[in-house]
Amino acid sequence: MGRGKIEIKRIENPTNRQVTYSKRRNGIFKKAQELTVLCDAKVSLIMLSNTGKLHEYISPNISTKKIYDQYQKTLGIDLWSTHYERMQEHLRKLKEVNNRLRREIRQKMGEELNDLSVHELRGLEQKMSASLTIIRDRKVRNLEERHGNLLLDFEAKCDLVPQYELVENEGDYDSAVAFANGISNLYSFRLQPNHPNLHHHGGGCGSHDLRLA
Amino acid sequence: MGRGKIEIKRIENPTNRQVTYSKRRNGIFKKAQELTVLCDAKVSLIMLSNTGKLHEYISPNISTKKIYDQYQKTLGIDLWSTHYERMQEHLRKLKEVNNRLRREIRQKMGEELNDLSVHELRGLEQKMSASLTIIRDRKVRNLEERHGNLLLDFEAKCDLVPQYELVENEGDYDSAVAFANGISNLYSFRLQPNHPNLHHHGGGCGSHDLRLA
DNA sequence: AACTATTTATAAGA
DNA sequence: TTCTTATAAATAGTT
Repeated sequence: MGRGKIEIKRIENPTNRQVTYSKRRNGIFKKAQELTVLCDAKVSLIMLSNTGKLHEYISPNISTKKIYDQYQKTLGIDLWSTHYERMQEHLRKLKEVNNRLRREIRQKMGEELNDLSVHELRGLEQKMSASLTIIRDRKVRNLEERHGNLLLDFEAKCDLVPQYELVENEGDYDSAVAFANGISNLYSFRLQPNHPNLHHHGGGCGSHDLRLA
Repeated sequence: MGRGKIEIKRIENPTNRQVTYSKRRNGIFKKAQELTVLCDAKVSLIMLSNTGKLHEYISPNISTKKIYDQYQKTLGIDLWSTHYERMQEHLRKLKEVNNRLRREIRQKMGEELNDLSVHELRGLEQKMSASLTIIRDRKVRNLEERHGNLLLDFEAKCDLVPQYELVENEGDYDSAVAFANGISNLYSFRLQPNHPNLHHHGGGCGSHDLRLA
């Protein structure tokens, strides 16, 4: 349809090609729009020129995504399945791992022990016992350290004006080293400044709660 | 282009509409194919008739997915971002939960205690101690039950021909109730048939390993 | 981008 | 549906 008939093969002249592309593209757009109106159809038309430019026609009242959703549904395929399924699988595995971890924790907390064999119970008990020892040791060490720091603090800042005294019941004052013996739970004493509010009026010795156990 | 000019508006007669749809659809397909060849372009054309039928044209050497990938890239959008990002977020949260659970377990196993305060350590210790008690109780109960069952087994099957005797060291035979005292670790004895291989030749009393602790 | 001769698409009818 | 054909529409080559 033109001054002369043309063969349907690639137009080698780039200018000609570009001009023809432009003319025919508009022709197809018009046809697509007419089809949409005349026949109440939905059309998605995407064109990429060989120069990389993109042109699109999409019928009114529908989106490209909707057309594609319908496309995938009708053809029973999922163009993104590879990517999507990999994510799904990853999610599933993580949930599974999470459930295992939660169960492990519950067992460590003494719940859900019904389906453990005596052998497994024995293993769990031993591990828990060992852990408890470590945790107790650590607690003692932390207390020891904290107590030691506090002593240094007091010695440094209150050297000239000793203001502390022992308070409360029968607890003997003792060096921090004593805590290393792991009998921290037996102690219950506080080391405190003479005046409870001392730190409010500029004293160098803050109030530290040293209660143990 | 036909016997008469037509107005571009919805064709109300369904048959006419269907016929026109079919004719024009082929026309657009032909145009799309010609554009592809003449101008070296890539075309994706999807049409949904109002009766729900789907027809597609896609240029050779390209896929619908590729066209769409290009489409999204060119337009700088991601048609699936909402869905995708929701999955990403879900994954991220699961990983986070996972890490928290792992950390909790490590702490229960006495690792990674560095950043716990004395207060937290004390809480952990108490929980662990309580759990350990529960686990020990459970172990004892299980052993008790197992032992009880075994006794019933023996009593029922070997009533007329008592074949068992105590073996090994100083362990006193005692009723299963003794285990309830929680001193299971002190026991170490076996209750066993007279002949080690008895169960191989049809005896009613199988060999059961009753070692404790 | 416009023009126009010509080809192509298609509306209506069979 | 498909074919036919008169006619509308698209467009190749030109300006």
